Amino acid sequence: MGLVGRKPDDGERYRAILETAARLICERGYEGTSMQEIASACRLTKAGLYHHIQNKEQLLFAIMSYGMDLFEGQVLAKVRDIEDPVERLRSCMRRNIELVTHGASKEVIIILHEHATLTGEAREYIDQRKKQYVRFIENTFAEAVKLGRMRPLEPTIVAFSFLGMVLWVYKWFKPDGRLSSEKIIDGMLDLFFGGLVVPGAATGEKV
Amino acid sequence: MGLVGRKPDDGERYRAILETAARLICERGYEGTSMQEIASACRLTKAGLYHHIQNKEQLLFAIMSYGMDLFEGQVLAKVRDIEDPVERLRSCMRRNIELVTHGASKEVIIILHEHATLTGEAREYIDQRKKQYVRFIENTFAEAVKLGRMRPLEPTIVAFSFLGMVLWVYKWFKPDGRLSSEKIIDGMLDLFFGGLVVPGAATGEKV
DNA sequence: GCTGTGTTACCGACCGGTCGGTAGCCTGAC
DNA sequence: GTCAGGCTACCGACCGGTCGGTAACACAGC
Repeated sequence: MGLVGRKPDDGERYRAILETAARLICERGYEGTSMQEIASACRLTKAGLYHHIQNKEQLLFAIMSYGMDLFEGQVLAKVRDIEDPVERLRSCMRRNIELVTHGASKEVIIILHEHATLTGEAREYIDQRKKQYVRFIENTFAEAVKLGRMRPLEPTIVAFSFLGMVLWVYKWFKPDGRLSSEKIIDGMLDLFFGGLVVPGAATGEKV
Repeated sequence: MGLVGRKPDDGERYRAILETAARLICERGYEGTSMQEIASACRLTKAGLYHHIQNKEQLLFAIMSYGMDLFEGQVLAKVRDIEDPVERLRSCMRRNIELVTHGASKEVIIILHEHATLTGEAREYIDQRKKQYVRFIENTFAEAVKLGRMRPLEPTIVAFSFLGMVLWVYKWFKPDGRLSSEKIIDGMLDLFFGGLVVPGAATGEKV
């Protein structure tokens, strides 16, 4: 393993397996994907695959952990230091939608879809990392409220509404569809931060 | 089979099987639930179960169709005739959240979660019924825009944002948690129809 | 009121195939 | 000569699904 033409071993081979497995599991679901299929897709036999991983559930856990790393790197880390809380939330929404639509990260989709598949400690670990993100949104929102920039609504409900809008996208988005990633970002930013109801029009009032 | 103590046969037995199967599939996922488990839960052998159904996928299809009936009966039918479009959307949101939180209908949760499990014609049929609901929301929103009650945003994005907020709830709601169904309904209505950002505060403006 | 016929609901046994996972051997690079 | 990385061969359990058979009951004919 020299300086230049180093082997694709170590972590690289392992990560390639994770990515291949993630692609399959994202397409067919965790229970719907067999180890045989994953091994074949990795150009390995099943026993060969088991040389690199412990078992199926640990493989899913590794994929999800990698997905959380990816997510935190591409969303959380990039927006965490934005000073203005409203702008922080806007940037957060933009990057989050990008991550879900640009099909680069199957791992993140798996985290979203297989929300109740893991068990025991692995489940608790992933759930806790998710919860940190929810807290981050809640806190940023609270900050904006304190500055008088947003109405004092229930923080958790605001956070989950934000996330629902943004993450539900994985269920209906089509890369070649009429609505591009950019249009969705612009539309949702406008809706969430610009409001829906016309300011002047009170309920039932005629125009 | 007298007038009173009639047999629980006919459609009743079949619907009981659907409900039992729905409960299991909702808990463990479609691929994660075996026909043996479903049969046992129905107090049947596997062969006995297959007397009532054709195969596993058709069982899922029947559950989803029943779920769509249930949904259309408890949401669409109840709000369709409300004259005011804004009030129609508000009532729609309320009833939709109720349906997802009041754990009565596992079938609806299955429709939400197993969005890519069915194949072929069955998939197309369910997808079309879903699409009708999206169109209903789009149209109601467009009606509100025409009346000058709402801002003219992209209708599809508004519809999917609405649905995302509301339906994502199935992934995080806990019946015994801090946030009751009522609180979620009130909070989301306030957020979606009341707006998030304080009307007076322009971007970056100090208070 | 008994009997023959048909039907419904269900069972035990079993099908070929696949599941996740493992034991043990080989091979090439350090 | 060790050892990671891979293979062949195989395990027991379980998968979705089907087979022939049967208990229970409805109903018509006589």
